[in-house]
Amino acid sequence: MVERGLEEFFESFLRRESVFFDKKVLQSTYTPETILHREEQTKQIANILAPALKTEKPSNIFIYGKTGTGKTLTVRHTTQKLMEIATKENIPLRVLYINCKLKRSADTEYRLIAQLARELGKSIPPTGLPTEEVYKTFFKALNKQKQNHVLILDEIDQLVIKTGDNVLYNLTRINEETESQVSIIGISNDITFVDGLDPRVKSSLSEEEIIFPPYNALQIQSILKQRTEFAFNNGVLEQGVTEKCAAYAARDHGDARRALELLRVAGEVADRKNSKKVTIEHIDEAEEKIDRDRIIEVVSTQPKQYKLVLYAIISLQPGRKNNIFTGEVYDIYKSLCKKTNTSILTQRRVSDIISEFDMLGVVNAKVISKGRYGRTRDISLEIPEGTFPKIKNILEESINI
DNA sequence: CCTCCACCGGAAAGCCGGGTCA
DNA sequence: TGACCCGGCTTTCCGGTGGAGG
Repeated sequence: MVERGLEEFFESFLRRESVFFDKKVLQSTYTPETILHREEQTKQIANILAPALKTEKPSNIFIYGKTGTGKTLTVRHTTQKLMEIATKENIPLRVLYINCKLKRSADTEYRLIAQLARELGKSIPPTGLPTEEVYKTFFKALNKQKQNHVLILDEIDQLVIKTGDNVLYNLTRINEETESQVSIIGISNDITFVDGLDPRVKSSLSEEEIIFPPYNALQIQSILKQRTEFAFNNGVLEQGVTEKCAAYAARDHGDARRALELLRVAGEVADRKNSKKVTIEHIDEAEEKIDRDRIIEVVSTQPKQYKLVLYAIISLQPGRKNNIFTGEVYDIYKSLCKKTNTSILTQRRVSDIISEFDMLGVVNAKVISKGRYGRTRDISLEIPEGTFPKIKNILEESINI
C-alpha cells in the first residue's frame, strides 16, 4: 500500500546515516573562527578602523576582489571584533552593514537611505516620500545620537550601475552636514568600477584601498580542510576529494564559495545515494547538478516576455551549425506573441532581453559583423544539450504555447 | 578604398502601479 | 481627494559601426 510505503520511507530516512556532521559549516553564511589567508587584509582593515575607538574618524576604505575571495567575511569579522571592544569600553560606535544588491531593500538611492535611517530607528515608508525628505530624516537621526558610524556598503558597484554615483557623493559629504562622523567601507567585485566615478567621490571613497586576490588551489584546499573537519563525519571523504574541489574552484578564479558549495552538494548527492563515502564521482555529479539547477532556477523565474524570447531561441537552435541572429529571434518571437495573445515588444527591447540572458549565462550573445549583411548578435545557447527538453517543457507549461 | 546593411546601444521620455501627505 | 513621488518596464528617436562585397 502506498501509505505504508511512505511511512517506511520517512522512517528509514530518519534512521539513514548521513555523511554530514554539521552541514551549516559549509554554508556561505557561516563564519569560521579564523579566516585563513586573509591575515594581511584583516590587519590593514583593523589598522584603519582602530581610530574609531578613540572617537576619531577612520578613513574611508575601498575594498575590491572577485567573488568568493572573502571580502564580506573578513570585513564583517573585523568590524564585529571592533564592536565587541567598543561595547566593552562603552565607546559610542555603530556599524551598519548594507548589501546594495538586495532587491527591493537597498538597490536604489531612496531605498538605501531609507534603510540606513531605519537602522537608526526611524520609520520610513517603503515609497511615496521625496528622496530629499528621506535624507533629512536620516541626517536628523545621525545628529541625535552623536557617535561614530562605520557604514559598510557591500556590492557597491551594483548600486552605482543602477542609480549613478549621486548617492555616494551625498554620503561622502555627510560629515560636513552633521555632528556624527561616518566612515564608509565600499566593497566591490569590479576592479574597474572606481574609474567611472566622479573624481570627488573617487578620491574620498578610496582614501584607503585594499585588494583581495583570488585564492590559489593550495589555499582553497586548506580552507576546505578547515571546514570539512566540522562539516563531515570522520573519514567519509574519499582520498582526493577536497583536492579535486579545490582544483575546480581554483580554475574558476579562486572562488572559495563555489568550492564549498561543490563540496556540500557532493555530500548531498552521496547521502541521496545512500553512500557512506563522498567520492570523486560525486563531485562530478555535483558540478553538473549545480549547473543544471542554476539554469532551471533562472529560467523558471523569468517574466513572460523573457520566456517567450528564450523559447524563440530554443526552437531555433536544434541542428544548426551556424548561430542565430537577432532578427530571426525577433520574427519567431513575434509569431509566438500572436499565438499566445501577448503584446509584442519592440526589437530594441528584445535585444536588451537577449543580452540579459547573456549576462545570466543562459545564452551566449556576441555582437558580430556580417559585413555587407549587417551587424547583429551571434546567439547560441549555453544550456547543456541534455537539459534542452526539460527547459522547453518548463517554458511551454508556464506560458501555455 | 568606399558603401551600405541590419542591427547595436545611449538618452530621454512615457506609462503604470505602488505609495505619501495635507 | 488631488498633487506628488518612486521605480520598473517600454517605447521613441537616432547616431553609430565592422567588414563583405563591389
